[in-house]
Amino acid sequence: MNNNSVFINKLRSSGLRPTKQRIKICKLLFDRKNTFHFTINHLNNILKNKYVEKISLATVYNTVHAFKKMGYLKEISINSDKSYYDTNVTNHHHFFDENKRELIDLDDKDVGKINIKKVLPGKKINSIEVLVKIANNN
Amino acid sequence: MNNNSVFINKLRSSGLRPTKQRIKICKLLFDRKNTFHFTINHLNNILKNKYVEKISLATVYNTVHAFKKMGYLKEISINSDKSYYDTNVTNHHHFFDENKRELIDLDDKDVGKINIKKVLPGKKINSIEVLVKIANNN
DNA sequence: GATGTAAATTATAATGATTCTAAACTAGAG
DNA sequence: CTCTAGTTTAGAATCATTATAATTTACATC
Ligand SMILES: [Mn+2]
Ligand SMILES: [Mn+2]
Ligand SMILES: [Zn+2]
Ligand SMILES: [Zn+2]
Repeated sequence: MNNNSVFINKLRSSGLRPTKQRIKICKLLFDRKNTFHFTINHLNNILKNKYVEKISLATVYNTVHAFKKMGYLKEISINSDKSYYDTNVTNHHHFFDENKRELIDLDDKDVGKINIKKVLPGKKINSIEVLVKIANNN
Repeated sequence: MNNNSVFINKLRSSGLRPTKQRIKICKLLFDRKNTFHFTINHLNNILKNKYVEKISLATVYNTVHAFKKMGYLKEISINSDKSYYDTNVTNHHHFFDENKRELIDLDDKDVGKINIKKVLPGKKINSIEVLVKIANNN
């Protein structure tokens, strides 16, 4: 159970002022055991339910972008409808449940090492990610 | 070099009327040797340059959706800005060049077999795709 | 603790991709 | 040729996201 000072330090150390909005969002995103995958809309709804004082949607966007820029969040592209964000900022793989429309992390050991044999001159590999789309049986 | 009757048959056989708009788009998309990756905007621009008679943007969307539904096109999700479409409708992997912002097909042999070890009860795997983000060196 | 200033928040407008609507047009069956 | 369902179309609507510009806040300096 993190307390606010952890988040205040985290924000300060990366040049972000610890405002009450950012701290609330930090608590919501990072004060948990498991990876959290969410959309802006999802996050915004949770914030509306959890706190009386509203955080403007623009601030939710701004904050998520700031956290992404600082490497606290990672953006995942599943479809072009909306962006998904991930509190697991490492390079990793996903199941995407097409019925629940939600992401599930895959461990590297669930996928195995991927070795790309093709090389393009002048280009370097930035990331290798596997997306496994799953759906209900039958 | 396909002639129109190939496309007319293709459309007919899947219950789509061969209109002049659909035939033009077929020629543009499928009368080529290599896989074509495109966005709606990209396709629309090519059509505007290639033909004097304009095809309305709504028709371009309608047609691409119809082709996707019929399995002539595949949608690829790279980011949430816009959708990419692919004339290679098989399950396959991609490079995404972050500088040119374009997709490049990877052969299965460039990636190797991917064996997902994790199983979720009640769920089946629909597709497994690898996205390798690349960018200019240095 | 008061003051000044840059950073942040906010409501609202703008943007841009996509989808919807409803009227006009057309393919093709009969 | 006629009729009708399918298609195209311009334009409006929608929705996620970004921009704007005024207000508020954090916090360094006094
Ligand atoms: Mn989609
Ligand atoms: Mn993006
Ligand atoms: Zn994840
Ligand atoms: Zn492809």
